[in-house]
Amino acid sequence: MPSRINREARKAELAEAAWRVILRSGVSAVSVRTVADEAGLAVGSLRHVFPTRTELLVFSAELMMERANERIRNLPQQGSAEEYVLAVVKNLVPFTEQTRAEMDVNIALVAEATAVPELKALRDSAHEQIAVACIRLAAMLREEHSETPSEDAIRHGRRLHALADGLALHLMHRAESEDLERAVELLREEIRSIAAGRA
Amino acid sequence: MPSRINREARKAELAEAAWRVILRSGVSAVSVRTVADEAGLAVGSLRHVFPTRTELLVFSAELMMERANERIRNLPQQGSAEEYVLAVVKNLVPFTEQTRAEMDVNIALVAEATAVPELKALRDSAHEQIAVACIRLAAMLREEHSETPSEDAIRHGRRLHALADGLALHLMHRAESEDLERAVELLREEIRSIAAGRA
DNA sequence: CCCAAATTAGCACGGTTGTGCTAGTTTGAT
DNA sequence: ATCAAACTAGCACAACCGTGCTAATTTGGG
Repeated sequence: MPSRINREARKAELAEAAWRVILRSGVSAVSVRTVADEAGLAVGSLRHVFPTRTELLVFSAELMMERANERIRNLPQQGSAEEYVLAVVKNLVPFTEQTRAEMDVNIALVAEATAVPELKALRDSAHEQIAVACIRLAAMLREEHSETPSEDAIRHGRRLHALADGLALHLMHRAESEDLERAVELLREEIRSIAAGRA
Repeated sequence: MPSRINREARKAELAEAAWRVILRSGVSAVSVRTVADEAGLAVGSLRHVFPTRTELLVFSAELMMERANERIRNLPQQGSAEEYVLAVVKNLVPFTEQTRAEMDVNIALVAEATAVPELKALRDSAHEQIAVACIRLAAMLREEHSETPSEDAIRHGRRLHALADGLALHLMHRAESEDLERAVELLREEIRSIAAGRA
């Protein structure tokens, strides 16, 4: 039984084509036909892998989150805690062309969740993941070594998360180099202030 | 020359129908037909007022921003500066069913901006308006009376803005009463800390 | 070599879309 | 009463959509 193509690679290829379509024309332009075209494949081939538009969208969202997750997990842990936390948070905010595109696609998929309910669970779990990650980072800055973060770490983690998300939104509007610098400075301050309050 | 209908009222009526469609089925479900249907009008009537789908979407977005603007402008200025600022910021975050729906529609329209470029200018100007408002609020807390806000007020205004936007996003995911309390407490703290640093 | 499975290709259906367009219907000022 | 403007209603077109379905083509294990 032949398996000429690598199914996972093919799925990724199609998801990336879907991202490009979203970036160029918005999520409403995502259809089995436009994406197949963008990927240079026949509609039949796409539908052999993603029988419905919904499955295509869901996988596109999953892969995006997975990629971001992996990128952050692969961050070198060397340096001070403050440096590491800043490096992580920088990956949650559109500082590069890469993360900026990611954010753009994310907004589109979140908005589409009203029309495609299957996306809701995904967006919620992604948000939750980031939330607990931020709390873990806050606990790290506080030099807590307990398994469960303190109430204080939770509060600061949530705040850091809100600040990062807010800045992310702002940078989608204007992202001149001075805006980027201001944003990173704000994050640095926040991180410093969390670390400064450690017990 | 008869003017049987109040044109502005009709436009508002249709925009509200569009909001309902967005909330129920997402922005991709907004079409001249679905919205006319939702408003209980014939397609021809809608198109007499909004010849194209784009014009309908743009006006729907404009009216939403205008309404929010007016709601905030009508806030009583009595009480301490801190109370007033909190009241204003509370209107930027989905604390009520009203503002929650507003936020939902807003996200949809922002996402649609990729497909309908006419929406981009709108979203940018709305964002800018809120940005300067936040800076003005920060200056108020600092008891600055100069026309142009200090560098300090700008910094704190931006921070307040980012925090509010981030919290707004979070409350779209989970908004139990405890989440609301936590969010308002965070804002209160931020406002207090801005006021505490005044010259 | 050969066959069955994997893959590609594409037709067809009913439905929806935006928009150009025309034709009625109402209405208030004259 | 009349007439032009404002409004309502709806047809028609070409383009798109998702998806069920069949048929051709490729391919590797036997």
